[in-house]
Amino acid sequence: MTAAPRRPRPDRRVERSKQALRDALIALMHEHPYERISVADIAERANVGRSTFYVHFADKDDLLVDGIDQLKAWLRERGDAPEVTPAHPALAFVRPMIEHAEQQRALFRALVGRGGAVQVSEELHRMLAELVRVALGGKATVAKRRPAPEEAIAEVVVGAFMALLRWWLERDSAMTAAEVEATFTRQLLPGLAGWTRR
Amino acid sequence: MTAAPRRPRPDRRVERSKQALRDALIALMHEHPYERISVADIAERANVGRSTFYVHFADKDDLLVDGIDQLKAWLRERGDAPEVTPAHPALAFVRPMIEHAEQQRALFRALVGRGGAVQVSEELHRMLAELVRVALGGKATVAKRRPAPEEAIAEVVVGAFMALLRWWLERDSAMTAAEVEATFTRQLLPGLAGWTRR
DNA sequence: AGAGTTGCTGGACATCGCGTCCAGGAATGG
DNA sequence: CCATTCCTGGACGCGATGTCCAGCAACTCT
Repeated sequence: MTAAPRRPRPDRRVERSKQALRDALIALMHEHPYERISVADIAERANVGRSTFYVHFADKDDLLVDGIDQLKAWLRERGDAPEVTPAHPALAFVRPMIEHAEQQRALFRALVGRGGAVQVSEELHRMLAELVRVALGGKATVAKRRPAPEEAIAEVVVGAFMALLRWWLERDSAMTAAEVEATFTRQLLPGLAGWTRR
Repeated sequence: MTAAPRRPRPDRRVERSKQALRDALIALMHEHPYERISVADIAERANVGRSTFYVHFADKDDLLVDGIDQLKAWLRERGDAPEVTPAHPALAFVRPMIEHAEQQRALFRALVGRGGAVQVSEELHRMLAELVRVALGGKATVAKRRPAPEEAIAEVVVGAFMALLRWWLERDSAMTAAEVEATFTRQLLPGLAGWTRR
């Protein structure tokens, strides 16, 4: 009953192939570093002709970007449940991200760890930095210049977080998610003290 | 008069070729991302036959590692002059690194920025983390487990630093080196408060 | 259910970068 | 000045990329 313009109803075959390719890439990234995975590998794992790959994606990186979009969607969907009030609005992302990472540990390690594609880490960094920046400074990006602009602070916070996250994911450290969060908060909250929004 | 074992006196041709290749890689990294630079490009820029490249280096990454070693040597050589007493021993590296980065801005941007080789950033990260870890915990790595091991703190500190450094290098921000340092210290020093060595 | 559209296939092809090898010529060190 | 070592450029095989096509299969829509 939607009044939306007619949608041609996507062809099942297309969806199946694309999804198979997405899944194949992720599966392979659990086994080999992104760099070493070839289009042929992906197609084979997906049970799809190599030609078919190029029907749907321009190249390996294109598929990756597509995958990143799915990850972003997934992260947004499990909207950052504000169950527990964060110690500081700029750190609201910490708890949910750590929880997601723990739930999908293997996936996150493959994506954001050593063998992962740099672009994934960069995009995640960008997303989080955006969140922090907004939490710190409000909407007006063009606000007055200060010695320490929100952007710089956001970089510090997110850089620290990503490094700690990677460290935690890559070693089989005995640290629990809660301990990781506590460590991070203990190290960064004090420095954010003066930044009670404005 | 050194009692060192006899050195076969290196052939000039070898040194010239190797150095030309090293320089060529660096020069090219100012223009293109590392990924897109081919061995042929490097050899051509160095005015050297492509075969010659493989006489001296196993592949592109091998040359890169060689370059990293030079960078490390350079950094050590300009020993971190302890002119100014750092706010905290674990932050002793901050001032010198920022100064080096400012002096060799273009180089650092090429090495550690977006188009740079991941390995360079990783190695730098490793080096700095090692410094911080030592400054925090002393020699005994095997010491008693604590909820927040030195390693984790070091990751936080260095991750934050690298992110801020990259951010600073990549935009032509009007921030001065001193301001960058101040921002970083202001954000991280408080969190290190309880960590007065032990 | 049938017609028409669309996607899948696998194989061929050209291109590129890699890493190896060699034999003749050039530079170097003793 | 001679023996050694390096440089060279070219050829080779390999693997990956991205394009193209023609026949077959699957799907959508009516």
